[in-house]
Amino acid sequence: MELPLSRYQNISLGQILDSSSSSAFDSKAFFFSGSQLYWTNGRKRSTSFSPLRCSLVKQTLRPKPNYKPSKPHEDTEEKTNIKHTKENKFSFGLCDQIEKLVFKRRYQEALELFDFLEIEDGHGVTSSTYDSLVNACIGAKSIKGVKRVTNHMFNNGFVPDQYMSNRVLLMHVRCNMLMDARILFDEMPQRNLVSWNIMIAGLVDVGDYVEAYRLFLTMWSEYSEADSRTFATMIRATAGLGLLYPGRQLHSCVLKMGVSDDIFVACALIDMYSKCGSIEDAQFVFDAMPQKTTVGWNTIIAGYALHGYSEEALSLYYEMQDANVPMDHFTFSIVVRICARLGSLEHAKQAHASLVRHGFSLDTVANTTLIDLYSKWGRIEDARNVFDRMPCKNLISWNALIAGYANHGRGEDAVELFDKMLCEGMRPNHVTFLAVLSACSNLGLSDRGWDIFYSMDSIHNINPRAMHYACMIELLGREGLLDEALALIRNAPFEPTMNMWAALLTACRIHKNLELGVFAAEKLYGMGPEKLSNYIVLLNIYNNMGKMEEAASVIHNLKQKGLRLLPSCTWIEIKKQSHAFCSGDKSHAQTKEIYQYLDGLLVEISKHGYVPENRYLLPDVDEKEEHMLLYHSEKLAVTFGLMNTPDYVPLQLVQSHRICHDCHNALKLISKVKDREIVVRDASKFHHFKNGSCSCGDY
DNA sequence: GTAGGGTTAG
Repeated sequence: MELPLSRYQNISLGQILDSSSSSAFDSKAFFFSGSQLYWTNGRKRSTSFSPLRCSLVKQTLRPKPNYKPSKPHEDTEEKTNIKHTKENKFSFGLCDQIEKLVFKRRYQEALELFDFLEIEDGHGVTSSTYDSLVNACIGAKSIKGVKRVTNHMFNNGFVPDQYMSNRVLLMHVRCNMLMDARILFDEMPQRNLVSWNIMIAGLVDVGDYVEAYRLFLTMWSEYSEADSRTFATMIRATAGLGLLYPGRQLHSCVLKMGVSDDIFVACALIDMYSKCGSIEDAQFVFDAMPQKTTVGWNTIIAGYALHGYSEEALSLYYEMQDANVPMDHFTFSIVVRICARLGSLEHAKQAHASLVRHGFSLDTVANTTLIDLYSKWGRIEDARNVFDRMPCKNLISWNALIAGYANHGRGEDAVELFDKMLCEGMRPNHVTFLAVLSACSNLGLSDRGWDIFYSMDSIHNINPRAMHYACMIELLGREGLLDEALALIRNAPFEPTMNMWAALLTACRIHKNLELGVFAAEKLYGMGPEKLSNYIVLLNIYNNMGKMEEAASVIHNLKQKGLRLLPSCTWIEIKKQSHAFCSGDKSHAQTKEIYQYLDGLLVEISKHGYVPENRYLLPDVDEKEEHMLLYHSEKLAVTFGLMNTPDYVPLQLVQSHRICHDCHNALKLISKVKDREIVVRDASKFHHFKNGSCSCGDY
């Protein structure tokens, strides 16, 4: 499987840095942080980092109202003296309490107590209390707290040493105040390796990998400083960029510096190699780990899973168990996801049970994966149960269930859940809208769809993307509003995408508008001349219209480019035994019975109005294979994103129902399949079938 | 002398 970022593999870091004009530091976005006044020990400021930016900082620095001291001092000599004596005692007690609360991880309470310290004179506050307050802010992720603590230090003339400077920097980074953190960092009178590491890690955390690299290269070239922590962070940045070549360079540096045995570095390397497309290198690093930790195992298992090697990933998980390595919530999240991909309900149930047994039944990520897993199997009530029992739901959890409902014909529930989500104050994102618009589309709720579509920008401040447009086009198309759908494409604030034209094309096929259909198909054909699906769609349309000359020209073009249809694959699990099927392959021992069953199902769905399209698929297709190809043609459409369907299709005949919009009967079919303990899934991403080699039998 | 690093979900 080609990884999405593998196209960058041959690009050097230099090219990335040169070509990137993006910077996290937009001069307009600067705001007052107090840093220039904060570092007061008189050391010369460094100008080696973006002098231009520093001058911008000076130009644009202006105090923000909420950054001012909360209680200005009344500094008459007499009052100060009296208060100082009284409050020192008071402050000491208070400081002590704050430190104790932070030690007990009661961060919010500690910050509340800090209120009293703010009101009074804080000259007696020591580094130790500030250190605790830093932990409180980080623990509570409180931006307000960061500002209060920083101001308190400044107002009370506290001069931080190197240690406290780094702690303050860390506090800003961990509370997602990257702009402030960067200003603090640039203005620091003195930095050490820890300061650099904190700043670089902060940039990596927010995904600004290029800027992290810039900083790292500056550090490396000017100071020749870096340790295992720096490398672990930079390897993570490389993984984020998907750059194998710089990743290898970092690996070399790690070896030369003798920090390759560091567990953090090893785990980061495994992850980096996995994400950059080299699972062999990941395995090599894993094998070389002197001590294989939980994170190490998690990372290599996730790596195999990422590459589609689900069985290998699962056997590694069993190896991990045999090695008595403790498992954590990461392990179970990864394993549940693997089971979802494997399409094995048996494995999934075991993973779910293990998760509960090991005490991770409350974990948000693992539970969200379970929701996704059960939804994809159509076990939507199980998904709902998991969701309802979750003590802490985040946006992804909501999205998973809404999408689950939408993809299984439970549009009403999806829209209802979307409304509930808004009522509970959860802010939707573009994924939420994709799911809920898809639900509206399935239900034929064009008015509600429009309302939701418009609300994206007007209420939720989210610009609809091409996929949202495609959803709306599908919705309008199903209602037969082809002109409206075409107008939406033409009025889109960006170039229409293939998905948008494909949605229109589907609508044209449903409503037999061949002229608009051919227009859409030709657009598609022009947009992706190397995409096989576009040839097929156009070919089908020409054939349906009786335009034989045009059809012949498409076939000619197809042959010239050497494109051909690879066999489609599906496999099913029946009573814990998996069976794979490819187009035209009849080597299975029960081929005859299977075909009889499929024919029976076809007859059954035909009773509900399904009419197979006339297909003149491709040249050189054996007549005997045509029957098989018929079953796979919808799947092909799904694979190429021509229809809005879930990744894993319970039964491809269900797709036929979706084509004629008979969700009710599609669901009836799904439950019928479930009763027989049959699970069918799309095999197109599975490694056994890479390079078109399909085989039945063992698997 | 303190502080900074790695893996998961839609």
